Amino acid sequence: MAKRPSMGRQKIKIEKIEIKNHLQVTFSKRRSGLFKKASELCILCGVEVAIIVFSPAGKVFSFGHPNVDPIIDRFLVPRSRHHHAANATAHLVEAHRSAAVREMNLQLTQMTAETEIERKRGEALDEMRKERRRRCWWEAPVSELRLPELEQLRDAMDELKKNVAAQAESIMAAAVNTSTFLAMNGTAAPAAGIFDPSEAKPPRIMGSNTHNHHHHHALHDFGYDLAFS
Amino acid sequence: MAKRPSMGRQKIKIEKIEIKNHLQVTFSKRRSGLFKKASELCILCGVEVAIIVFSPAGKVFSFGHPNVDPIIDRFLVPRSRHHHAANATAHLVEAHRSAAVREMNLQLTQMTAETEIERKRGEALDEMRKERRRRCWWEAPVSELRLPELEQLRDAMDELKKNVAAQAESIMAAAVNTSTFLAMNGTAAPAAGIFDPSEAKPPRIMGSNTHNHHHHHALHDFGYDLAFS
DNA sequence: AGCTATTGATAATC
DNA sequence: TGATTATCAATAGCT
Repeated sequence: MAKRPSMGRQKIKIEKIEIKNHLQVTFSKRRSGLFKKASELCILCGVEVAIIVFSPAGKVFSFGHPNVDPIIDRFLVPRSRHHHAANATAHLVEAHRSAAVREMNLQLTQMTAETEIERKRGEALDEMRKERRRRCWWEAPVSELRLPELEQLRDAMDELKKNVAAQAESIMAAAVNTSTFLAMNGTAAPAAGIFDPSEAKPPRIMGSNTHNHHHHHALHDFGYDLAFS
Repeated sequence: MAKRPSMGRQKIKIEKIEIKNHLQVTFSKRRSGLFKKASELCILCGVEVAIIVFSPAGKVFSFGHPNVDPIIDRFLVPRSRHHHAANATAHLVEAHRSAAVREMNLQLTQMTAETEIERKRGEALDEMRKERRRRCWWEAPVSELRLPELEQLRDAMDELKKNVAAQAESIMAAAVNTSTFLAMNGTAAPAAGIFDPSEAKPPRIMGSNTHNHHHHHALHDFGYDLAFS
């Protein structure tokens, strides 16, 4: 039964999903996941939580415990009718407060963006470190290498030797021809490259396919107030 | 020393946690988890999300993307305009608002610190890249190397060869002693024949790029020093 | 606040 | 959309 097992879940970068279809699926799944987490938090810790999500399509999804409705409803019925009722003083106060809030928001927004950029750089750093460890095992002390790696290293060095020799020869030839190898720019050099360290793969160890089934407990459907698309 | 593996995560029932201390910890952990999930959802799907959490202690935690307030504000403003001060909900909303502002200040502060940290990591990244370029020139194709680099490479290979030879010898010795060598790799070439330890050169320190080439241009040296077999 | 053993969430796939 | 599976990610219980 050579069944082709799916790749299973793969690690993804946290960045905007561009494939529309994929995005829709992910949005749906993760939204449920988020609401479920929220509901668990509510129950476990006895807290009140409200979540509002604006989908890219403009739909609104909300979650609330014990109930969002009183609040969300107000929210969803914005200035359709009563907004002229505000008196002048309250409006002024409100405006003033809003101004301060907006300013803070601006700062927050800028800083969020900045942090995001920096975070990505940080991730790149980590990734590079990891990648480096993966690729460059042969940089480790030779005494830590095992036989397969040593064989690989031996072959690599063999290859390297040939390349270096060829290169030396080439330089010599150029030097002889021009009487000054300093003018040499490698144009006549053999194209043979050094061995590519990225081909150096440490033994791949696959995890066992142990897997245990688990069943889901009762649904936590209270408090859900979902728009539908 | 027998390590005591912890019980690890255990399945829990989703029901009110009664142990106060435990509850506090769980609340804290799951709240961050929830916010993280929300943040990922925002980024992945490009949606806007706002979350408000009222802790049992009456504290308010909030999350928002791009930031809480445009959403929360819209959420809160309509109420306060209508002078429903006597209304319990309005009172709650008002509390939310001031809490939201405080929370924003908190976020701003935290984010400032965070940004600083991330920026430093970014600098480390740049530094590493620079350092990498400096150290890892030898990853480039041999044909692109210049003479000083080739000399450095020659010395490095020399050192490497010595190390590998020693290592091979060590492994061979161990294999002979334990008679398990054949189980390792039946097709392996006899390592000792290739890396004969007797060919080991006097110690040279790898990476000492203070190597001056002005007085030693002997290109043909490559051929000698890199001869392995 | 850290650390693991587990459970839980979910990306890829059908 | 819903089900399945292989992985990845979150976190419960301890220290």
